[in-house]
This record gives sequence, structure tokens and C-alpha cells, in this order.
Amino acid sequence: MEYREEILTLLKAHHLRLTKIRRSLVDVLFQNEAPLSVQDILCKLRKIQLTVNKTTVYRALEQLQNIGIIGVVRLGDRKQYYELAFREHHHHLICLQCERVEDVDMNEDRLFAEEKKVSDERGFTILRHSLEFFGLCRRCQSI
Amino acid sequence: MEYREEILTLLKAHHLRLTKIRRSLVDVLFQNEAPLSVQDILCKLRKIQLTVNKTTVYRALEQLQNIGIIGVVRLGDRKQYYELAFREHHHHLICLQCERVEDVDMNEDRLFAEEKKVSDERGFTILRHSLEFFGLCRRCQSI
DNA sequence: TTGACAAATGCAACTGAGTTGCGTTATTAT
DNA sequence: ATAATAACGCAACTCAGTTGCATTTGTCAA
Ligand SMILES: [Mn+2]
Ligand SMILES: [Mn+2]
Ligand SMILES: [Zn+2]
Ligand SMILES: [Zn+2]
Repeated sequence: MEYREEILTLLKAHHLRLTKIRRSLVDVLFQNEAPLSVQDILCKLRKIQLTVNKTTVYRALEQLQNIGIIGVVRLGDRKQYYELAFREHHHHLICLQCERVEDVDMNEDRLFAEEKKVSDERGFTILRHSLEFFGLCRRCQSI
Repeated sequence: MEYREEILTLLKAHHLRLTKIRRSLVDVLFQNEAPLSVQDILCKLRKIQLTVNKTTVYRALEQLQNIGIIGVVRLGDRKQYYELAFREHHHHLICLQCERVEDVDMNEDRLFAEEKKVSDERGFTILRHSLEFFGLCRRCQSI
């Protein structure tokens, strides 16, 4: 399904307006495989002649999060990074040298088993986890 | 081995001085099972009549990190949390309700296998990972 | 024990990410 | 076209962490 259609539907369902900024914001996230920070987003928007205030971006991101269009990721620094949520649950490889970010899918059976064990043994209900890998990407190995 | 001895040795080896603040800082981390933020540390120090400047704490933490006495943890908010490093590699359970933090050890064989796979297939060398679990602690379940 | 020297500390000012209140502008439904 | 209200921009704010510099303190050798 065309993702724009889906987004339009979701926005309507939540009485949110499909503005130029919101559309471009989603486009920017769609065209980037890696999660983006707010500063990243502002730069990319400026490149397509859209000079937007950061407050607007923060508020738009929060709403798009609420209706499940985008998700937040933490990559080890103080910033939040955003990516479209239509991608299934996955994790990231973060290069400590050049800060490049790659998606990584993996089998999490063992992880879920551990979560169940913790839940059973200590009465802690695990709702989600965050797992990120840090190291050196192919390009930075040789340096 | 008495952890104070070990710390003293390490400090000397790096030409660092064993000051009252540094000793108390390590004591505070030693007496708390959960990782602490700088604000947490400042409060705990004030409780034992040590009113310290935050800059001093940040600088001390950085040095103790450099010589491997303490480690940094990220728990999903913008703060950094610090814990003593003599504890072996482990992860955390973070309660989304009350923010309580518990340590959790787990078998990581499967995780290491995945890391090797990624390394082989994509040429990305993984040096470390961060894995934290979010949910509801025993006390917050019933609410 | 003392004094010189380097390390540690405190303070004020700063940065960068994110938030809030409010007045103005744009989208939407009728 | 108009009215209702959501979205936007701006300025001022919070909060974690950093930096430069003057002052204090710990260490070590004389
Ligand atoms: Mn991703
Ligand atoms: Mn821990
Ligand atoms: Zn790289
Ligand atoms: Zn709890």
C-alpha cells in the first residue's frame, strides 16, 4: 500500500491535518534508511526550501509517534533519533568512528526466552527492550 | 580484595590524587546497587556533609572511567548513569512507572553468535552492545 | 617539616537538545 | 466564503553537560 495513503488515513482518523511540513517530514524519513535527529531533519527540509522552526518539528514528531507512524531510537548520545515505524522491530549498528547507522535484523528467540525467565523469576514484566551494537563499519575498519 | 586498595593503586598508577571527594564518590557508588546520575550523586554526597560542585563530579567521573573504575550506562532518558565497573558485564531492568533499576545477568551466547554473523556478513566489527529492558517492576504491577 | 609544583576544585558562563506559552497563520468542514 | 480550530513561529525557558580561569589542596622531594 502507498504509505502516503495510509498516513493520510491515520491523520484523518486522529483529526490531524496533512500539512506541507508534515508531508515533507515523512518524505524525508522515508528517503533515509538511517534514523534522523531533529537537526538532521531540519537540514534536510531546508535543502528542499522548507525553513521550519524546530518546535514545529518536535510537535509534529510527537504526534506522528502517537499515531504509530514513526518510532524513536536512542543511539548512545543525548539526542533522540526518529524513523518510520512501518519497518518491523529491529536494531542498529552504530559506527563509533563515522557515526554511520545500519539496521540489523536478528533472531530474538533467545532474547524472548530470557525475558520470560526474568518475568517468571523476578516478577518484572518486560514490555520492550533496546538493543544497539557499537563498533566499526566496513569503511572505518581500514583506517 | 578491598576495593579501596585497588582504587588507590589504580589512581597512583595514573598520577591521580586520592581526594576526599573521590573516595566518597566511589563509596556512594559502592553502596548503591543501581547506577546513579550526577544529580543522584550530588544529593548523596550532600547527605554526608559534602557539598560538591557538579563540575568536580563530572571531571572525577570521567577520570575514574578512564582508568576503568566506573562505567557509564544509558537508561533511556537524557542522563548518563554511573556504576562501579568491578561488576561483570550485565544489563538492566528499568521500571517505566517508578524508574527503579535492577541488574540482570543473562546468557549471551546467542547474542555473541549474532554479532559474529553480522561481523562476517557485513564487515561491521562489533566492539560492544547496549541492552536494556523496560517494563513494570513487581511493586508497580499491581497498580 | 616545608615548600614548590601539579592536580583538583569552585564558579560563572556557556552549549545543545528539548519544552512551553502565546499570538498569528493555515487547513478543514460546512 | 466563513468559522472553528489545528498548526505554526517565536522567544523564553529547562536541564544535562562542558569550558576557562582563578584559587585551593595533595604529593613528593629537599
Ligand atoms: Mn532503523
Ligand atoms: Mn548495573
Ligand atoms: Zn564508520
Ligand atoms: Zn516500578
